[in-house]
Amino acid sequence: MEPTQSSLSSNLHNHPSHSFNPDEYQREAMFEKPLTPSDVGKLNRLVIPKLHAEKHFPLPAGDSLHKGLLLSFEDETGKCWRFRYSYWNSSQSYVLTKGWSRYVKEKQLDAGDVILFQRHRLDALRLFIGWRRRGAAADGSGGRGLYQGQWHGANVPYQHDFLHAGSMAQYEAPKRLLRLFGVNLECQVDDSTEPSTPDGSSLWSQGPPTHHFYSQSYT
Amino acid sequence: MEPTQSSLSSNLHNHPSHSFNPDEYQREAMFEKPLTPSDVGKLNRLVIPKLHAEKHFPLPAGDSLHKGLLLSFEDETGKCWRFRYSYWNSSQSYVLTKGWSRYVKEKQLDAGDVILFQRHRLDALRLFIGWRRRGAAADGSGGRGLYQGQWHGANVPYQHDFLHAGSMAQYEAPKRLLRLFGVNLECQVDDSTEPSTPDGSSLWSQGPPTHHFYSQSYT
DNA sequence: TTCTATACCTGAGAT
DNA sequence: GATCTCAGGTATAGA
Repeated sequence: MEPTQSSLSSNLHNHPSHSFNPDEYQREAMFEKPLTPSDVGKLNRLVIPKLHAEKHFPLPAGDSLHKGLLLSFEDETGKCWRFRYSYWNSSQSYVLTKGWSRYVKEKQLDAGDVILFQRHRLDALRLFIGWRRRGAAADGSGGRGLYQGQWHGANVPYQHDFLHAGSMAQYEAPKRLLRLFGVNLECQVDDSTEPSTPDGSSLWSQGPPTHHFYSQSYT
Repeated sequence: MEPTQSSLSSNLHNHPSHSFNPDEYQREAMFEKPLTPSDVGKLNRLVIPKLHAEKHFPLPAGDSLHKGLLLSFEDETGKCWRFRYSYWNSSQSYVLTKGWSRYVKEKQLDAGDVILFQRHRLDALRLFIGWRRRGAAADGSGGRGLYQGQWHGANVPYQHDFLHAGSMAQYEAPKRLLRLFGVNLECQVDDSTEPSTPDGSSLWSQGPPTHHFYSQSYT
């Protein structure tokens, strides 16, 4: 349940990101949200605005709706963050719960800071999470050379794509995935492909083989 | 989940209650409580003193203890108020939670005002809720002619009994109810009886048919 | 025991 | 005005 980090991505951590160009890295923004005090406080949850949630993270019908899903996101260092994603009937809202508080703590996020969610253009099950300080430029074009002026995780070091041989987020078998996050995925998803590092070790899988990043059953 | 009100009971609202005689109307008081600032404040809950709670609203053993119950009470206008009733382990106290704040707001209750709970003598699953302003006479015998000197909901207009064809509070099937609120109920409870208005419409049911007022499963 | 997670709930504001 | 959203809560179990 702890975030994973490979030795390679540890090295990447030392490379600050300066030039933001999502197209260059084959990503597209899904949405961003300025964090509320509640999002970074003791409630340990992030409310995802309904319109964004239903567009980008549609929950399967049935009991998965009650139990929620696990979503995994890569951050600016290559670290994988797994969050429980679910719907709260009582408040009719979509939330990230388990795991979220650890992310807030590590990034030292405060109210007003902005969180960004992206996905890979060609591999829609690869999700990315990034953040910037409140008041920082959103497009990264400012070139002020300030830490606060940039996204973290909205761009990644160039080596990063080598980390992934396949999809890092997928439904569990035996269901056949057709559409996810508003994208048709027939030609992108290959259930037999196992994500791995160049050295042959599995970078992302920590649990049993059936435990994928977009797991339909949450336990 | 909103309080329900029939057109008939709306009419009854225009009849101020002047003469209090619980025997005449086949009711008996269970208990009353002067409201604390917390009872009418932002905590949105009413603490029911333990002795009264365990005598009059005993919680069934098992998971109902954790999930709580729905209790329904008729007020002085015939309106039905549903409250969630449960036990808080943390404070070892019995509370009415969901729905309570709406009642406080509608009656404009303040700290020091007194709340009264009654039940029907012959139909112990019919519960009533009433209130009076702080310092007002409790027995209604003062005859001061003052609004503040009287109970509201401790007596009801004489037409009121026509509203009820059956019990308005009961356990869900398939359980057989034997004892509730300290009263033996074999001869009073009929699971097949659905509360209804004289016009034949269901006055109390808003949800699916299985949704009774004293529902053992809270969802 | 403290912290986290889950699943409730409500009021205020927007639509 | 009624409905919907969601920020900010609570209760409670489990790690």
